[in-house]
Parts: sequence; structure tokens; C-alpha cells
Amino acid sequence: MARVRLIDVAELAGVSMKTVSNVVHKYPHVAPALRQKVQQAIDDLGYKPNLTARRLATGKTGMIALAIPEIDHPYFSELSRSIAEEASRRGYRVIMEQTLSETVAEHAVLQDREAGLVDGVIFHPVRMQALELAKSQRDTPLVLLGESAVPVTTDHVMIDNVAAARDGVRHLIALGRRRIAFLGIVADDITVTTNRRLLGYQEALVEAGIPLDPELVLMVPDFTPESCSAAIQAAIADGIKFDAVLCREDKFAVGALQGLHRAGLEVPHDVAVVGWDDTAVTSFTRPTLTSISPDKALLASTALDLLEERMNGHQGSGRHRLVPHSITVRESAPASPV
Amino acid sequence: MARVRLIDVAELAGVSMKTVSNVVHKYPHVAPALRQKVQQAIDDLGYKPNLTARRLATGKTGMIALAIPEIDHPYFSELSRSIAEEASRRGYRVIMEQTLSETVAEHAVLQDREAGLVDGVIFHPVRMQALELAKSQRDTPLVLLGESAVPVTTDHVMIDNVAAARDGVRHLIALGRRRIAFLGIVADDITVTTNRRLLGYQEALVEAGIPLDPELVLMVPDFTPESCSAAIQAAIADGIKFDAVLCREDKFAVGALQGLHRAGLEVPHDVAVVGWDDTAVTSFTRPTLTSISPDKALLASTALDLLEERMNGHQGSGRHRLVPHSITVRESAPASPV
DNA sequence: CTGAAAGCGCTAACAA
DNA sequence: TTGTTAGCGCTTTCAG
Repeated sequence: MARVRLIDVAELAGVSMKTVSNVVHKYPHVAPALRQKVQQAIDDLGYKPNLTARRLATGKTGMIALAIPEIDHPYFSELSRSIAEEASRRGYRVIMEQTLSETVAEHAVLQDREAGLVDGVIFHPVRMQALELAKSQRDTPLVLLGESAVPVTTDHVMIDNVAAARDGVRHLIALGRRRIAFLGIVADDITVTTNRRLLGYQEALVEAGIPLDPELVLMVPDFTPESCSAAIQAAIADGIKFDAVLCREDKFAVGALQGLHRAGLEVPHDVAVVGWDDTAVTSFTRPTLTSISPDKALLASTALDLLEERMNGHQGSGRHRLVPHSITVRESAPASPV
Repeated sequence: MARVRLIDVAELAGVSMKTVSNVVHKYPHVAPALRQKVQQAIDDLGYKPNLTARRLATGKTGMIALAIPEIDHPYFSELSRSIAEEASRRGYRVIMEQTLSETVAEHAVLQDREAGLVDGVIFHPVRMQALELAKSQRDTPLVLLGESAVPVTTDHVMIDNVAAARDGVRHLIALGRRRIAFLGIVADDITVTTNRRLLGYQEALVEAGIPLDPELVLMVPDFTPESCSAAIQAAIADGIKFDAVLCREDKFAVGALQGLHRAGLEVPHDVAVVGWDDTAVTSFTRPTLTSISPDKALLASTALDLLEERMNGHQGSGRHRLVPHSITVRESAPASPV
């Protein structure tokens, strides 16, 4: 069954392509009789416009690319959902690009691999540096997410990680905790994100007059909950005392919870735990997890706002938007002292 | 900065478009000197082929659509990752289509694929019936996932849900459990999937000579863990006795674990729990979750195998592939009796 | 309000 | 081995 084209419809209806096109686009000024006839022909033939051809003609693809490290990481899958919904609300389709945090894959995103494929790109880099990003010549609009790289030249959306970490620690301090650990620094992966969060953690401590204790900044070999659990247990075995843990992401907090449980400590009674990202896993754990919560929906819509402006020709220099965060209180670090 | 086109490169290099095209496509029979010169021009101009134009000319889009209910459901996000990786390995990009389990959105998936946007579609329906799917006009290859609708006319990949449920129950029986509950039937949402799993559950019971007890088939109002927790607690409050629960998905099992804990029961000692899908959450819970594990990677590659064959012109009738499953044993239902 | 025709950028058959 | 050119299917001036 060969595809039916615009011109086939035109012939059947005995009109020109333009008229068919007008009907397809619901252009108002078409004689009712003609519209009728054309619509009939469209239905009879089962005509569907070829989007690729339309794109070539208009220059707009109606698609955006979303490039993230991992589709199945809780934070990114939730963020993807927000972005996908927001995009579809605005009439865009989204093509998924998974970088797996690999440098080559991230470069590929910037190489305009999507040349002419998408109208714009939303990219959450983790490896690329601001400088590299700034240097890359692109002609497809780009909006950056996250804080790994913040080149002044490019539009960017993120939460204030320093402030958020500070808020998390303040919450813990309000609970009466003084020995607050930070989990964790991933070996060989000192990302900007981690640094920002660590900085906020330290600021809040200093602000409260609590001396910084380097041994409270825990190291982990990788990003798995298991490693975090082991790190917590090791710290306890080493005699390091702490009554709270601020975790750099929910999965770390999951590991912390497990490690604490195995060590025979009770959360939040003995140790309070705060996660980060407020993903669905926060309600899967025991106890449920208090977590720092970036406003993902707003993040998505802000990113799309900026991107759409660029796609519509906005030419100014890089804009930077801070999206609000909050802290969702659950059992692992309740609202008031236990 | 206007986009640079093939013809611009050709002019700069002083050759024809065809030669440039040959270089771009790494066609071997090009005089080295020319290749050199053309490559130079490409680099100087920063030429990137316009994929949309290429598509119009070739008729291949190099893209497939992946239509799933929810991007951020653990099972679907993990499946998406497998599919995205497999697709990219084969040179396809994937565009994400989220149906949110809505009938209109599912119909849109089938309309869309007529639009020349993608070369093929992988679709996990939950609302559409086999009949509707079978009726739909098709000129874009389609592969179905899941068991909601299994029209004989369409390629299809799934696991044997009846057998998998049977295996789950057998595992529980081997643990010495006799009062095995099924969680759960979602009100107003009697899907085929649930039915298959329920059937396997019943078969295994019958096979073991355990009488079926309708009150052990638990109802839940919706898909949240909270509702499952409540359902479990309500059952216990009603005096229903059980020593094991087979759950129709991991999130239900998470809820079961919470409900059991709140009711003061210990897992697996008092009640053993088996989840379904073997998603990452299985290791986030306490205790960790034994779960029925579909081979997601194989599911992804099988779906792409079928789809690629169709895209390459295969015309036979619908093929149905069963992908193996296993049961990943963790703490909630260990390998041997406790 | 409708028709004719010139692109959009690339591919591929056919020539040279 | 390289050049020419006719499409791919739709949009969009510009006439009529």
C-alpha cells in the first residue's frame, strides 16, 4: 500500500494542493463546499501528512532532544516525565539521548549530532566542563540542566545547591543534631554538584557554630546504595560518632538507612537521615525518607520556556534561572526532635 | 549563521554535490586528493548534513517510537533504558511517547505511526483491546509489549505471566507456606496482565492441593504502595490469615512490606513476600525483596529483532515471542524455610 | 478564495 | 570516478 500524498487527495477532490493544504491546516477561509469535498477525499484515501516532508519545507521539526545520564535513575526518570509532559503540552515530541555519564556521549550531544533533527536540546551534562561547553559552536538552541557546568554563554536552569544543602543541615540542627555527616564524596568523581552540596553543608555548620570535622565527610567508592551502606558501617566501626547524615542523593540515603539498620542504630532516634531529590523511593524505605526537593515541574517548564524563546529566535547571552527547592519532611528526619 | 548545505561545500571544494556526498558517506572510490579537499571544505564550513532532508530523500527516518504508560514507573524506566541502549547500538534514535494509560493517548500512538515520523513503533498498551489493535491500519511496523492485547496479527513479545506467577507461588510453597495471598486486584482496572498472574497463582495452588480461598485475593483501590499497605492492614484487621503474599508488581510489594510492618508482622518470618518485575526498588526495601524477574535485556533485543525484520520488509503474520523469566531471591522470601 | 510553481537539502539513477 | 538532475512530499509566496 503506497502512501497517499497530498497531491493524490488534490486529484481525487479535483482541487489544487494548496486547497488541500488549507483544509489540512484548518485554514478558515475555504469555501464550505470545497472543504467538504476535500475532507471526503482525505477520509476516503486515509491521507496522513508526511511529517518529514513538512519539516523540510518549514524548517521546524517539532522535536526536542533530552540528553540525560541515565533514563532509569529515579531522579532522571522523574525529571524526564516532567519534561516529556511539558513538551507534549507545548506540541513537541522528545527524543531521548542517554549519555551514561560518558564524555564521548556528552560531546556527541554537542557536536550537533542532532543537526536538523530537533529544534532544541535540553542537556544535563555531568562530565563536560563549562569551558568546553562554551567553546562549542552550535546552531541548535540549548538549555543546560544541573550544575556540573555553568558556562555564562548558555541558558541554564538549576536549583541553588548550596542553599539547599544549608537548608537540609539547618533542619537537622533544628532537630538537635550536632554531629552531622555528609554522604558522600564519590572517589574519582568529584563533581561540581557534590562540591556545591558539600559547601552548603559546611556553611550551615559554621553558621551554627559547629566545628567542621573532616571525618564526618564520608567517602564512597561508587553510586550504589550497597557501597553507601558499607561506608556507613565502616564509619561506625571506626568509632566515628554522628547523629545525622545529609546524603547527596536519595539512593545514598537508602544505603545509609540500610547501613544504620545493620549497625543496630535506629532512625531517626539515633541518627536522622536526609536524602536529596525527593524521588519516589523516599516512600519505599523504612523509615520513609525526608528529602530535599527540587521543584521538578518548574524545572521542566522553565527549561522549556528558555528553550522555546531561543527556538523563536531569542539571541541574548546566557540566562540563568534558579528554581526553588523545599524539604519534604518524612520519618527519617521529622519536623521536631524525637 | 545560516546553515551550511551540501552545495556550499561542493562549491567551496570545487566539486559536485555527488562527490561531497560520497565523502560524507565514506564511499571508498573517491580520489584521495579530492577526498582531502572535500574534507577540508567540510571542516572549514563546519558542515553537518541535514537529517530531515536525508530522510525525505531516503524514506528512512532512523527513528523508532517507544510508547509506554509512564516513563517514571520503575519497570518502564528500566525497560526504556534497555530499549534505548539496544536501539542506539543498532543505530536508531528513540522518541518517547508517554500514554499515561489513557485510551486517547494509546490511539494517538497508532495514528502517529502513520505519519512517517518513525520507521517503527514499540508499544506497550494497557487500554487497547486486541481487536482495536488488529483493526488499525498499519504501514509502519509495530511490535507490541506486555499482555494487555495480543492480536494474532501483530508481532508481540512478553513473558509467560501464568508460568511466572506459578513459579512465584511454588517458591512460596517450597518455603512451607500454605496461606498465600495475591495482591492485588485493582478496582475498575481488571487488566489482562492481572488476570494472567492471578490464573498462574491459582494454578500453582491447585497443583499443590491447596484449596483456593477468595478472601486471599486482595483488592486495592489504585496502584500506590500506600493503598497496598492499607489493604494488607485491613485484611489483617478483618482476621484474614496468610503467611505469604504474591504481588503483581514491586510497588505493591513495597506497600505490602509497609503494611505488614505496621501490623507488627515480620517478613519473612511471619509472612513471605514476592514482588514482580525485579526493579531497583527490590534492594531499597527492608527486608530486600524477592521478585519475579523478566529478562528485560532480552525483551528489548527481541522486540528490536522483530521490529528490524519488519522494517526490512518482512511480511509474514504476527509472531509471538516468549522471553524467559526467573525469580531473584532476596530476603523477603529466601531460598529455604525460615 | 484558490491555483501554479518554486523551493527546503539531500539522495540516487543515469550520464559522462 | 565524478557530474547532472530528477525527485522525496509539503509549504508558501505570488498571481489570478
